[in-house]
Amino acid sequence: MPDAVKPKGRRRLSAAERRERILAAATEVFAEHGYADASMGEIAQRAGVVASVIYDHFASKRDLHLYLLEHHGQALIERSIHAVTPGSPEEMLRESIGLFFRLVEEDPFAWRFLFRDPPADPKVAAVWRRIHDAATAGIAELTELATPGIELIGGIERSTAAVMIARASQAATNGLVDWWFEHREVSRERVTALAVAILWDGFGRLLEQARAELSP
Amino acid sequence: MPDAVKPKGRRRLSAAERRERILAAATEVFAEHGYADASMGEIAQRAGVVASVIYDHFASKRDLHLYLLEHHGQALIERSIHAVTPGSPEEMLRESIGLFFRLVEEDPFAWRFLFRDPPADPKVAAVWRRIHDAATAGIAELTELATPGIELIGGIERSTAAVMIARASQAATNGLVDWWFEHREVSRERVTALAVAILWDGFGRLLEQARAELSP
DNA sequence: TCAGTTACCGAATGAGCGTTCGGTTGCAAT
DNA sequence: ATTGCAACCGAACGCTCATTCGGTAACTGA
Repeated sequence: MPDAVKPKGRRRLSAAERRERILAAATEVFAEHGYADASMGEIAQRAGVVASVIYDHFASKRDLHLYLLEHHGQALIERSIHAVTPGSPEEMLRESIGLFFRLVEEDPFAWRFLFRDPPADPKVAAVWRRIHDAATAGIAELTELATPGIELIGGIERSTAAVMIARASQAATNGLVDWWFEHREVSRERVTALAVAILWDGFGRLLEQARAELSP
Repeated sequence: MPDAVKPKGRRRLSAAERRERILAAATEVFAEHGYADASMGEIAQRAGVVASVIYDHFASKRDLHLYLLEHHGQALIERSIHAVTPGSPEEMLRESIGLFFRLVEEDPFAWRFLFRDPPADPKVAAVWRRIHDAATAGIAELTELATPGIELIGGIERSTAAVMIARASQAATNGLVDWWFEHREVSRERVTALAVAILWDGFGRLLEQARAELSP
């Protein structure tokens, strides 16, 4: 026994702080590998402990994931949808997209965690769906708020069209975020601006404007 | 031994036909559960056979998935991007979206299979990325084809903007497909039309048109 | 009818992982 | 210093699942 190997740099943490580290680590690992491929071992490792310690704080992998879904889901909805101040449709769109990109830049793992494919586990999938439906409903509400008195949008009944538009904008924005994370050399402002341009102006006006800038 | 239990309705299939059934079953199961949660047992069951039979046709789960990625990926790119006939930007957008929705309706499992999160396995992920990059590049090419002589789109260099627009359209369309599969009571034509409207006109014009239809 | 091929099966193997449990030791209060 | 609490560890269990392998019987051609 060549000397006790105690000089482990690791000291003990309070339960609360360890819990926070586990949550942060779990967000990362779930975000990177998805629910099924995320292992408690890797989560524990990134949190600086052994796997069994996680069970001092959460009942199961599922419970851990469920907590994070609620936590990050609420935060996202509050801060990028409910936080939008009523105004003209264009202003609301711009503000909401702006808030969203800021959030995503601040906590990329939370974003990736939330917008992965729904986990196979039925209970987790149910909560996942509830969160996503709430987000879609929030955006749809903004859309309806921006279209007073109107009954048909693109030939489709207003509330239905609002949900479809919400889904499409959400997806388009997430697609751009995805691209952005592979091209961080582009500033958030530029990506945000293009996202708003695509959604508000569409390709039609985008092309018109681009052509207009050709002839001095 | 109470009589031989031979009256199994199942007869033997040729290797080729069994292989096809395995491919179809695998597409379904991968589409529904994702790579990690898909089990060879369930694939085999849906193909009418036990798991070990799959290994008479494919070397591994990974190989099976890789084959399907190439197969469905190629088909999708050929039939919804390369098949677009050159024309005005709006015409090309309309045709491409139309082709895509038709494909998706024809083989929903192939669509879901392709557009799931990238599997964790590095080799599978690499092929996944290659396929998706090819699709994005194809759409970006169409976009560039539609913007001759233009150097800046929305303040961003043309080729970069083309890729971003490609990603955004892809994502938005897939988001709508997702919604459509939960609301099949809406006809393909209507969803397609709204998809084109959102992408081409943007919310701005969509609102203008909706408002215009209010006052007779 | 007989023999060879091969589609198909079932049991066994081994690895990975979530989860449990009993013990150990850092830490704080006395 | 001493004691009690609880943060932490490590071994072990059980389960799922991909993959292997040897055998069985359905089909085919002679």
